Amino acid sequence: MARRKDRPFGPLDPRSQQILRAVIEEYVTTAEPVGSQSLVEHYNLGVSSATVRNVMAELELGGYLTHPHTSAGRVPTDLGYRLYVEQIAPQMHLAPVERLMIRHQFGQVEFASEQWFRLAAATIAAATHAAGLATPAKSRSCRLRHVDLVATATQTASLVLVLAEGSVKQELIPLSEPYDQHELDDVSRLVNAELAGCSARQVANRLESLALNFDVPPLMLRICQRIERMMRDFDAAAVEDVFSDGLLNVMSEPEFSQSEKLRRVFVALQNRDYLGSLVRRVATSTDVHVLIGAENEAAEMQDVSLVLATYGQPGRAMGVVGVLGPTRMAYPQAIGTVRFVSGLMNELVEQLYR
Amino acid sequence: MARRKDRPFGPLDPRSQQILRAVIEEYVTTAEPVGSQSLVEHYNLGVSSATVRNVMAELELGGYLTHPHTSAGRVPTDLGYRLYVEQIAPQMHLAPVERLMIRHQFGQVEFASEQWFRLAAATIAAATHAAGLATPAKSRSCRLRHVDLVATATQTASLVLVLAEGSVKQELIPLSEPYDQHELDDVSRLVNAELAGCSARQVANRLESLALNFDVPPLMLRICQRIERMMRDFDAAAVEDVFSDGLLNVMSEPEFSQSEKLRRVFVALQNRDYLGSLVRRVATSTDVHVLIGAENEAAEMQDVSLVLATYGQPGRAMGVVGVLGPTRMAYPQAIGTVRFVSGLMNELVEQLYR
DNA sequence: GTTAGCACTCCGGACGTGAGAGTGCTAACT
DNA sequence: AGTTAGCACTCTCACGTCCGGAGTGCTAAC
Repeated sequence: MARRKDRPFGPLDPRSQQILRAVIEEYVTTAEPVGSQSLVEHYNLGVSSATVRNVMAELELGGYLTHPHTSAGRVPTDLGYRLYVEQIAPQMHLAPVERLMIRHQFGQVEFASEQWFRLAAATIAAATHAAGLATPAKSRSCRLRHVDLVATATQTASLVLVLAEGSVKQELIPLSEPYDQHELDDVSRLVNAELAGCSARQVANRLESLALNFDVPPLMLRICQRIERMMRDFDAAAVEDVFSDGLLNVMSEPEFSQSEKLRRVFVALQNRDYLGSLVRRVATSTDVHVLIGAENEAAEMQDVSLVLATYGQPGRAMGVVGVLGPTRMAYPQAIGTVRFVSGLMNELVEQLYR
Repeated sequence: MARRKDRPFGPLDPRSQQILRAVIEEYVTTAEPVGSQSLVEHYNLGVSSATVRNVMAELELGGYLTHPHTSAGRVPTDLGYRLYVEQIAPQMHLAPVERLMIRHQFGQVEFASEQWFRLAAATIAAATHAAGLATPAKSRSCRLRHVDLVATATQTASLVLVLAEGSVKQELIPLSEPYDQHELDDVSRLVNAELAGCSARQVANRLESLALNFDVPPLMLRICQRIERMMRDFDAAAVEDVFSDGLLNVMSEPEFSQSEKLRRVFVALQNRDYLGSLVRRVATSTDVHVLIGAENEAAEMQDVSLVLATYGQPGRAMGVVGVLGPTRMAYPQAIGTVRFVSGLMNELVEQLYR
C-alpha cells in the first residue's frame, strides 16, 4: 500500500509489470479470465497466490485489469494492453525460418506487383492467425505515364492508362463512328504527346486550351476528357483497394462466436472512407502503429485491435499493411510480423523506383 | 391413403402441392418449423388442421418434409425445395420498379467494365438479401490484342497486355540494362507486329521460330516469353476472379448464428478450383441453375443453396452470376433476380462485341 | 512486506417442473 | 371415401432451484 501511495501514478514496479504481463499472456492463450492460482502455477513468479491477488487488486485500481464479476479471474483492459505493448512486451523478432519463408513467398511473385498486396495480407494472416490487411501503394496524386487506345469492337475502344507507379486503369469508350486500329494509334500518339507526365490537374489545364483549339479532332478531345475524369477519380479515392485475408481466423475466436459484433467489423471494413481515415492516421507515424479496442474511433471497431504500418515513400506511393484481430491478441507476434512485412514491401517499392 | 396407394411415386395432387408450398413459404420467412395450426391460420387452405396434418404426414413419407422431433412442426427437405423450385413456385418476375433501378445502376458505370461484376454481385445481394456472386466474362482461350511496354524506373518496365475481351494484364519486367521509352516503343511495335491476334498457343509457336532467329533482339525475346507465360497462366485459370457481396447477409441468418458452418462455406468460396468446377457445371445449362443443399458435391456447401446462371457467348467470353444463401431461401425471388441480371450482363457483353 | 487461512460471492451446470406447441390416432360426421 | 373434432401423448423450452467450484478480499500471523 505504502508503495502505491508513494507514487500513485508513477510507472509500475517490476513485479507488477511481470504479473500484468503474465495475466495478459495467459489470457491471450486461454481466452478465460485469469485467476491468481493458475498464475502462480504456470509462471515462476516466486510469490504466493495471495500476493498475486494483492498486486492484481492494485493493477485493477490503476485501470489495467478488470473483473467480469466478483468471483471471477482478471481480464486485461485496453489500457493494460496498451502498457503491455509499449513497455512490457518482449521485443518480437520473427524467427529466421519464418523470415526466410516469407521472403521466399514474395520472391515467387516478384514481378506481378498486383499480387504483392494479396500476398502481404495472406502472409500476415498466416503468421498471426488473425486477419491480414494490405492496401496497394498509392500516391497522393497520380501522373500519367502512357495512354493506349485499342479497338475491341467496331464502335467500342478500350482506353488503357498506365500511371506512373506502374498501375493500370482501363475503361471502355463508345465511338460515334467506326475507327480502325491505325486511326486509334494516331490518336493515342497525339494524346501521349500532349499529356504524358501530367498530373490530373495538369491534364485539366491542357484540356482547357485544347477545347479552344478547333484543329483538335473531337475524338481526341473526348479521350482527353475521359482521361481527366479517370485520373481525378483515382486521386479522389483515399484508398484504392483493401485486400484482406484470414477474416475467418478472427471469426473462429471465441469472443466472436456470437457473430453480430464481427459482422459490424466486416461492414466497417467495406467502408472505404473509414479505411481512408485510418490510413491517413497511420501515415504520420513512422513505426508500427497499434490501435487497441476503444482507441478506434469507430464504434464498430471497439472490440478489435489493429496493428498497422505504412510502407513506401512519403512523397510518392504509400500503402498500409496490418493485422486485425481481437483485442485479446498476440501483440508481439503481430507487431513483429507487420514490421517485417512492411519492411519487405518497402524494399519492393524502392526496387521499383530505384 | 388410397390415393397414395394408387400412385405412390406419381406427381403430387394439387392440394399436397399447395400445402408443400405453404410450408416452404412460411418456413422461408419465419425460419421456424411450421405447424398445421399456423398454416391454416395464415393461408386459405379451406381445410382443417387435421387434414393438413394428414397431408403433411404423406409429404413426409414422400421425403419432402421432415420433423426435427416428434412434437415439432415440419421443415422442408432438399427434395421438398427441389420440387418447389421445379413445379410449384410461382413464376418470379422482378417488379418493373426493381428492374428499372438495376438497369439504372448499371447505366451509371456503363463503361467501367471491371465494375460490372462488383455491381452485379452487389445488386443481387441487395435484391435477394443473400450473398451475390459474379465472375468476369472469360473466354476459354484468350487472344492478344495489343502490347504496351512502359519504362517505370531506370531498369524496370511495365508490360501491359490488352486481351481481346478488353481485359488488361500487367506485370513488371526487370531490364538487364537501361532503356529509354523510345527504345521500348520500338520493341513493343515489333512485338505487336509479331503477336497481335495470337492465342497463347500461337504465341508459343511464334516463340519457337523467334528463338532460332539471331536477328531478334534479346529483350524482345524475353518480352515474348513473358507474354507467353502470362497468357498461358490466364488460360489455365478456370475462374479468373469471383466477386462476392453481401456474405454478411447470410451471416445474419439464424441458421448460421453458430458461425462454424458458414466459416466452412467461406473457405470453400476462396477455393478457385471449386468455383471453377461449379462454373463448368453450370456452363452446360442454358437457364438458371439451382443447387440445393446436399446437391452440392462439396461437403462444406451442403447447408447452403446456390442459384447460378451464365452469361456471355458460349464460344467466346463467358461468366457466371448467382446467389448464395441458406437452403431456406426465397427461391422465386432469387431465380428472378439472377435471370434478370444475367440477361443484363448478356446485353452488355453483346454490346461490347457487336 | 508476505503468506496462510477463511468466509463470502457469484457463475454455471444439473435437475425438476409446467406450459405450450404440435403430433398421431380414433371415432364421428358428411 | 374423405374430412374433421377431440384427445392423449410427446417433446422442447423457459424458469426456478440448488449446489459445487473457482476466485476473491480480508485478517491475522509470520
